[in-house]
Amino acid sequence: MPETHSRADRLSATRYGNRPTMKDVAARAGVGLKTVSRVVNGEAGVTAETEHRVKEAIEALGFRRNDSARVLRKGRTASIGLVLEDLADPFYGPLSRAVEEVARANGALLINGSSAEDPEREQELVLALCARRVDGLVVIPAGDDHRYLEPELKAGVATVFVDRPAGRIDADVVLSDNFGGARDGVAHLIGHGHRRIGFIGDMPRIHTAAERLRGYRAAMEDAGIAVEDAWTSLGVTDPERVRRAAEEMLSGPSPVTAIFAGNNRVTVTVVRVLAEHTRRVAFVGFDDIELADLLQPGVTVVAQDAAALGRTAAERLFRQLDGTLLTPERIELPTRLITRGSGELPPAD
Amino acid sequence: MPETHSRADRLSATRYGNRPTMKDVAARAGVGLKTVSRVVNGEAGVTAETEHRVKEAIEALGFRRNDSARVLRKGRTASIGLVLEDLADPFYGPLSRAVEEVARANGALLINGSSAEDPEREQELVLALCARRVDGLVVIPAGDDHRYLEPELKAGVATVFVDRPAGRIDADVVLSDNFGGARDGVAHLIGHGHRRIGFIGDMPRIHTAAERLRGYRAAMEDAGIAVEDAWTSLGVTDPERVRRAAEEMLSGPSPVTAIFAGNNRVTVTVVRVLAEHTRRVAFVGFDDIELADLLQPGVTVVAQDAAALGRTAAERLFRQLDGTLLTPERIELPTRLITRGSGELPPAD
DNA sequence: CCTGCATCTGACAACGTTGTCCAGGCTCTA
DNA sequence: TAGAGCCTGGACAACGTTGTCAGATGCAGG
Repeated sequence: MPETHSRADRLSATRYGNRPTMKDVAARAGVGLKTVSRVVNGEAGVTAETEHRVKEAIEALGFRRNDSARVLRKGRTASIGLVLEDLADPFYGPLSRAVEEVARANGALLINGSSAEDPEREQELVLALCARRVDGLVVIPAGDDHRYLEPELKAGVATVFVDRPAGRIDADVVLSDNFGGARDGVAHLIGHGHRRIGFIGDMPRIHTAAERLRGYRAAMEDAGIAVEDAWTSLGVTDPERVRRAAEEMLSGPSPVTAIFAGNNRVTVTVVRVLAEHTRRVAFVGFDDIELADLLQPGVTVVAQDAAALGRTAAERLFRQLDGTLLTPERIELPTRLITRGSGELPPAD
Repeated sequence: MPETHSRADRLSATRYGNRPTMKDVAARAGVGLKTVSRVVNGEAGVTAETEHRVKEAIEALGFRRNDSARVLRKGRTASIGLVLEDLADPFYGPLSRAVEEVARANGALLINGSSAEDPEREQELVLALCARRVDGLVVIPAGDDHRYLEPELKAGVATVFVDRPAGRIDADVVLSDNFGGARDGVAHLIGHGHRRIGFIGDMPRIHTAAERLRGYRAAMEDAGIAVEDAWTSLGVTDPERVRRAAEEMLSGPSPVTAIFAGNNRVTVTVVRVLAEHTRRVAFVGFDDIELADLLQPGVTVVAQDAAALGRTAAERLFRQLDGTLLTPERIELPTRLITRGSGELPPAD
């Protein structure tokens, strides 16, 4: 009899069965359930002697409090959710880490997920986090309609959007000055004598991409330059297509003498393309990239502070939870132009 | 009376109070509690008509199932924990993302935390994750004693260590071939005529650092070269000290003609230092870095596949949870030498 | 010896969900 | 039409913890 289901038994027993509970600890220590709870939570009103016995029992059994039950009882989970586009993107690493540090300082854990730029997946993730009753959410949105969050907001889930604004709901937002940064970057090129300037960026349905494009157009207009259609390429980030887009701009009837790249992924590819050309083409990219200073020429960029975005957002989140922060705001962090050479090249026609 | 605690009331009511439960939904739909549960979980045995009524009520109230309660009842959380060193390190981004993808494919969420290379913080994080009853743990250990995990293992928490082995317990481990990779990299330099080769790496208490050092020594010994003390610098990763270490090796009584770097952070700084020198010093680094191919000369590296590490580890984790995997194993993934120029420079005395 | 007080302890309900089990109503067949 | 069998729905306990409250104990003072 025992050997027939020994395998299954062992498995299920091993996996779920024998996790000791406070009841077990109490039995072993010969005290009441609540006394164990008191010891575990460091509450007052337990004799040193009793406390010692309980602690021994805890140690002996390898007891760990079950936070699920605790959460159910107390209502707070001490965890926050972070939904971003892709953890593997070097831009999001520091942002995520900054959020984590603030969470840690507030005694919370971080649950995160990547939306892969898919609005449905974003919603799915956010709702899964809400089902787990995270206390708050930091969201880098992929979609542009967040009305599905209304019940959550009403129920008091703190929420801050980062990098891109929320769609169709009223919520805290922390952004970089994408418009101003791009405008300054392009103006910088214009200042060095360029008039035919190309722009390669992501789909304009992405807020940051749209803002940067707007910045590009504004700078051109300020300088009285009419932008030709062939100079802008939108919705393009994968290396192959960026490469093609860049080559076309450089070889068309009125070839560009400078290129502005809309994000770090585009930058990397464009830099690669330009390195293959003998003609010197000026370049400025949005987002800083590692080793940019060591390339020949150094890569001039409009840098945003990813860690500051994350930190600011997370701090606002916890201020919402404090009750210190009541009305949603939109915060815009400045960008910084870092000149390293590529953006200061003169036009070479 | 109402106005006296209006503020506090609003806050607490807003924050915890009014989250609808299945009971509320049941009341509104005029059905029993369990029927709502059935609808929410897509169980059979509910008329289309009843189901419709329940769904309407859910919609109207903005009900979301409380997973804490669910977990308490069912025993599984459908979430796994990932503890790594620093999310902001470009090496861990892809690893983390790979773990997340596997988790997603298995219907689980990912909770992660950074240990900042601090053993205590690692333990604190791991135990917090266990208290939340994650189903499994992927750990990139900072410490070298993991006996504190024994009760968890016994209780059936699936566990896989990545990048570095577990200390003093028997657990699954997924590693890169740090020893072989370093040995090959250094042998590559020797093959190009170098004999005085420097090594700059992290503290040898970190397993990967120790293994890479061992690989360096093995390659030197294989070639019959006696390593001078001044050629190795250990426990050094911050830019300032790496810089000093490199300068010293290059200017000592028997200056090195080549440098091997023990990880990506060291690589970045050494590349920077070498760029400032006119003398051509050969270089190979452990870990690939972005844009390495665009530098002059291109940076030769020993690359490990971070995503593969994460994927392999996570897959093993879920196989443990299946019950498919019963005995702990140690898996070693190969590294790849990528030649780009810097490692093929001849010695310049 | 009793009362009053302070200190410590434990019984019990509740959190929101799911599993078990049973009741009631229906259809189908003999 | 009675009985068997199926389908639908609901009552209830349980998961492991914490908050409430009342009981037990010890001690000092009358």
